[in-house]
Amino acid sequence: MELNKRKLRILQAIIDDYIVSGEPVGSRTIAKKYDMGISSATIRNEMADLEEMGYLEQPHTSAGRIPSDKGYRLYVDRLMKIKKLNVAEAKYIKDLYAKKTNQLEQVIIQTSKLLSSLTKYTAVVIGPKMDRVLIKHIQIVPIDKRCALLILITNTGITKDAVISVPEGIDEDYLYRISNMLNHLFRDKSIENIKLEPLLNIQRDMTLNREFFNSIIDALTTSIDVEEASEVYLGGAANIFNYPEYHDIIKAKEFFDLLEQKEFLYKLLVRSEDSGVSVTIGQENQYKELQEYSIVTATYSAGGRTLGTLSIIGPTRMEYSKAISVMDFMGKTLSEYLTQLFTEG
Amino acid sequence: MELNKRKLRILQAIIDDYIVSGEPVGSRTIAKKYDMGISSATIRNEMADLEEMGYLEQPHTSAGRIPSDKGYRLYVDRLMKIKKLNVAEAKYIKDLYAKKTNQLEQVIIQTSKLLSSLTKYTAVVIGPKMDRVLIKHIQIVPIDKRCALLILITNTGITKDAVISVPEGIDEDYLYRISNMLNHLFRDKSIENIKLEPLLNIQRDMTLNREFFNSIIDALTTSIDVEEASEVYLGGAANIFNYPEYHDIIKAKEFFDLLEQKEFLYKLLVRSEDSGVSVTIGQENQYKELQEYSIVTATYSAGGRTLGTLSIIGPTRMEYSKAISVMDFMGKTLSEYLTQLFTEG
DNA sequence: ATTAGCACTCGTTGGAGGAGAGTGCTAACA
DNA sequence: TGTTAGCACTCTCCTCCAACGAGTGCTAAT
Repeated sequence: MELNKRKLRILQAIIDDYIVSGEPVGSRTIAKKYDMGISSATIRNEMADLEEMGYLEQPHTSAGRIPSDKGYRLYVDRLMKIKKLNVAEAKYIKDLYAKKTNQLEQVIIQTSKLLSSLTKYTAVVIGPKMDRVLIKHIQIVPIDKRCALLILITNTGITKDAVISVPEGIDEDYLYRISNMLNHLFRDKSIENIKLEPLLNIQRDMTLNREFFNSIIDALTTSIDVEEASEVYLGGAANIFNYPEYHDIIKAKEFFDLLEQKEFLYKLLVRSEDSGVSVTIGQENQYKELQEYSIVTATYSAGGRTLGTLSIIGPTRMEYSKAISVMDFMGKTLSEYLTQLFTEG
Repeated sequence: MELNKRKLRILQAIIDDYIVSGEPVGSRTIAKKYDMGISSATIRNEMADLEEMGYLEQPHTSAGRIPSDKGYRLYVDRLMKIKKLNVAEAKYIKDLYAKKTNQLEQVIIQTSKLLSSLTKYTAVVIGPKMDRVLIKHIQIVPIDKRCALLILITNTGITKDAVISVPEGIDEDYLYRISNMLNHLFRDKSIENIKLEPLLNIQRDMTLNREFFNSIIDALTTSIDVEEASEVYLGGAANIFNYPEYHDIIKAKEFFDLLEQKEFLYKLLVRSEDSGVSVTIGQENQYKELQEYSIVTATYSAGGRTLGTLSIIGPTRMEYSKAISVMDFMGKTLSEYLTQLFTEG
């Protein structure tokens, strides 16, 4: 069967309507609201065809049609009109990045908040991530007689810290000497280097306690690896309640259980390869838990290097056009901001 | 009217029952399940008295009674039997703090997770807070030509960071000299000192760009003030769905909207004065939004100094005895752990 | 003072019936 | 041959109502 122009137009009307209403769309609605110049009976025939082709579904015999995931995909790829941001929305975003906050984490938090309030979906922002990132500074700071803090700073402005214990008989000066040595070794090197051999040599050279040195290296490596979950920022989780399909308490609980699995979200959404906006619709998602949701993801970067991602999660009945344009604009604006922040300061 | 022993015993039985069932409790239930040795009619009379005294409420004429906030208060203060943690629960907690993670933030996150999974309520943990805390180290780390990171480390092991811009013509050595000077000035001083006068004097002495120096001080002060929201850690938000009273979608939404207001939670739950466990029941809370919830809070400390709080939020129909004992144990164990971490390392 | 008994109240449950929305099919039409 | 009007049919949803049951308060007896 052929997917002619009229079929496409009807499909578009149905999806446009369903995205707003959330109610199955009937032939009469289309005929009246979207004046196609054809009768509801004709539309009925076309709808039957579209269903047969897999673009529409029917919840039950006497209901209207709702789009299938395949239908949404066609809609996103070919049918929808990209809705440009209105002036007010663009201004909100510009304003957010206009004030030079110098707290990077705050910027990320604010981004997730704004994203969720503009789209009315739930935002998930992955903070700037560490691999292929350069070490700028390592510092051991004595806190107490037997306790010190190890700080690691990267060129993306991320700090990682870890508490380490200091064996008896090691004084502050000694710690500063170690700091200097570590800096000398690793400055401007990539993170992976820490795990490499050269250390073993130094260890031999050092006059100090082997155990203490190991604990420092341990702290360094774990502070790089572990903290995935804390790089996940949520915004507007409660937005899901705006959509009647989640008024069912079981669905709502599933959603929130999902959001609490930060490591899962992290793995799902760190995705550095392709830049630009990508859309995953329902069953296109490889994870079963997410096959009732759609996800729109954009990347952000600084100076051309991708740092992290912005995402929103919502029902498959998502306002894709709005969502995509917000994500696109937000990703670009954030990238500009960060690029400027890290070059001009 | 007198609150005699029998009344107390009946009240206790009603609350015990209601906490588990969530259903209004009738006189017959009490007579049968809690063999009091008196008939349901007698209990009915006593219940009428208890209602008159304000300890019970009746949702409607032909339903059983439910406890009022005043009833819960009496229950918490005088009636309930403190339920000791069972071996498995205590072990979970001990185990969490047994492994020496040196990532302080991870410990806090894990604490909130464990707290929520043990109590089945929503946990809110306030991270170690900064006032009356000493500065241990300030460092300016160049990231790029025109950009540097300002790091502030305190004796509680907290780091705060801020991105600052570097004016043209200032090199790395210069930044390190400023770091040294700031360290010299503020090391082992309290945070408030940063805002004080002496700075103005230094500023005059310095040969450098006044604007740049101001921006450093700005960054320092804002990094102390702002980040309240990011010190709030949530665990088990979805737990609220376990309780039928929140199966109403409107209530659920209210709850999640509440949890997203991190600043509000922070203000509510930072509370350094009293140590030990405190309980706020329903309308006892000064904030209207929280008058349908109960909150159990414990403090945690290191070396005798209170650092932050652990809380759980749940329905007023809360398993207070369990909640209180978990909070108590958790707060103490966390405090021991931190004390050890910061003294022995 | 306690209790058995009873009338009464009120929320819940379940089924019947009707309204309404929408479909698919058929037959007529251009 | 494509389009449309008309109609029977299906299915959900709402409302109404009756029966049920849990629980109460009161009264009278113990």
